[in-house]
Amino acid sequence: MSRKEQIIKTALEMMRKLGYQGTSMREIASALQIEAASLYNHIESKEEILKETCFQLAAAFQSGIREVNDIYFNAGEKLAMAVRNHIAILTGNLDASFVFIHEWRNLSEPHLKEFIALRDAYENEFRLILEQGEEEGVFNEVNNKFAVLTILSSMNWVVEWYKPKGEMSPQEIAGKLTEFILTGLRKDKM
Amino acid sequence: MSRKEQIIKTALEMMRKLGYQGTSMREIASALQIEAASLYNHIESKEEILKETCFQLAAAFQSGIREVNDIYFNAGEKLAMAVRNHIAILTGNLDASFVFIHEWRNLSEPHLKEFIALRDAYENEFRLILEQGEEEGVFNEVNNKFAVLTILSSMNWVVEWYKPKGEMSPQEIAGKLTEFILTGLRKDKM
DNA sequence: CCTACCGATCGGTAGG
DNA sequence: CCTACCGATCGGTAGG
Repeated sequence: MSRKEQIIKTALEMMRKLGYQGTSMREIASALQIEAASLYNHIESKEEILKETCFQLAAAFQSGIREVNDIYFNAGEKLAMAVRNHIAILTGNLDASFVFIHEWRNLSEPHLKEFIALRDAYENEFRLILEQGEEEGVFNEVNNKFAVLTILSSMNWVVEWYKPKGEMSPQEIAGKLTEFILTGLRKDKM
Repeated sequence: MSRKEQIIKTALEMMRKLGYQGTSMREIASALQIEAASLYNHIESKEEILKETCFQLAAAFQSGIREVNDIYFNAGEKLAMAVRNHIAILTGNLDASFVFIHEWRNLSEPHLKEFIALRDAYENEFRLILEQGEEEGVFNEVNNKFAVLTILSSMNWVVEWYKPKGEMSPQEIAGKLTEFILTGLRKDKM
């Protein structure tokens, strides 16, 4: 791991606990047992940490959903795989994901606008899956914008409680979520 | 509106945009056209703003769910009414709700622990509804802890995109959400 | 509600 | 990677 990667990893751990604004460069440096000034030999600025994190994750999510929309066939499969990819990225990069979800608002322009555009593009890829499901006659006609936001929120909330050593694996979480999204709580009348 | 209420209202508007830590007492004062020092004649500290906001909203959510669990009868009705109450509180106090959801982590002890206890109690009241639904045979047997978190996340996400003058009213949002929670996306086989 | 001020801390740079 | 330092800003208090 390069020094830069070490710095970012340490910073993300601290930002998860204390927030972006609540984490000082001095504290990050101290955790690495160097002086604050030394950080700047490896990174440009505090914001670079946030920027790299947000954009790297956004790229991962994009490539996850593109793969799904390119390869799989029916909407049910696509949805399951999209959820699975999303949860895999979140749980595989917990600190980064937490910061991504909670702190992106601290990006300055023009990065903020760019980031929002990426997020909107991701939502749009998800929406395509729902539309396909309607065309196939397997999904209800719903307000798709609303449904996508609801689905994304329930996936993203996983970073709040997921524990790598907890009782549910990422695959199990993805499976439960997909089931919930598809069938809801109501018991089928038989 | 008392001066204190004015200060809190202004502070919440700013904190929604800039975050709790990103909002300074001087900026709040400036928006009210007074000096920062003058704020302290009306409030004890910056944290008091966050504390009052978080605990007042927590109390509102509690009383909303208690009412539901005390009055209504079947689980389906309870769920619908609980969602409706939750969305009504969120949309009726948008700035406060946004700060409540995003900034509670900035509470210092012992308030933080207290707040988490209130949040857990709220989750628990929700879980009772799901359990009742299972007993009545109308809800599927699911992982209730998981289901409650998913439901809460989809409700809370509403503060991210809700616009008072948008196309959906709070009641419509609550209705759509309840429908989604109960039946999901999958079309019934007929 | 203000002036005047406190100690602490911030992100970051110069120069080695 | 460090020492030494910059200007700016922070939450908050004393005293009127």
